[in-house]
Amino acid sequence: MTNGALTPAQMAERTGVTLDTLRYYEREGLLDDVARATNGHRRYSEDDVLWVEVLRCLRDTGMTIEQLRHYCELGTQGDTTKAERRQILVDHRELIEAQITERYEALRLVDHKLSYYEEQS
Amino acid sequence: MTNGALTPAQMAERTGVTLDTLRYYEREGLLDDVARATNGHRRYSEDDVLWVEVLRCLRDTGMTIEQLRHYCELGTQGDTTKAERRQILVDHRELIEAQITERYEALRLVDHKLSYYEEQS
DNA sequence: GCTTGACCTGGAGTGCGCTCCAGCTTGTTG
DNA sequence: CAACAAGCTGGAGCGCACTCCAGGTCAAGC
Repeated sequence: MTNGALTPAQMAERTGVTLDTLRYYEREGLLDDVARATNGHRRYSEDDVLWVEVLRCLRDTGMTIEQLRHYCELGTQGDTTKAERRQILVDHRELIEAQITERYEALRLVDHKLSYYEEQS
Repeated sequence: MTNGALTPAQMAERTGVTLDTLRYYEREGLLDDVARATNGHRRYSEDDVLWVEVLRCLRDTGMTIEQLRHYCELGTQGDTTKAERRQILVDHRELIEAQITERYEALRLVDHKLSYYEEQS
């Protein structure tokens, strides 16, 4: 804990992701080169925190682990993959927009059903 | 097919839900009293179409099968359950709004990352 | 020096929401 | 009447994203 490095427990606390899930993400290649203390325990950096927050954001909006792994792999392959990584984000952006639209429609439907409950209470 | 009743295949086509999923919903108590032809085959009504669309809308916005089953059960128990059914919708409405907020934040994050890709292309 | 607690690894297990399958009946078609 | 399509049932299987577990290491505290 010399600098800003976090223990696994602190990392879980900071990101809201469980220890098991952090290890799972690492196994799946979503979280590369996590530093280790001399005893072999993980030490997460502030960059790791930011990256896990990105992962969670993309996951929570429907990107699969498989897609995230692909995106991470591209990242390790240097600048030649930039166009593809950018395209992944552009595509995912469209997905999120579609989800927003879908949810506004859902609100309308729920409100419609609610109006039925209100009218006779 | 005397009136507006739909065969299973037509129902699947209309709602975009597969035959297996329609039967699954029925088994789970999400779709009660589906009519039958004399040969035992299901015949879906226009009301069934509307109801499946409601189910899909709630499912797609994160309501679980378990919660949907509970909501359906309440519906079969008459007017005394109205307040609870209404509350379920109110709660789910809040969930949808939270999802919309979450997705706007995701858009901001994706746009931020995209700006990084744009700036040097 | 023993216990405790945090963490390690590899691998198995879980819950959800479907999805598929075997074996059957029924109605239509050439 | 044979062959085929559509649907039936009960139950098994699947993919995903975790989640849990056994058995071990290591450092610190009493």
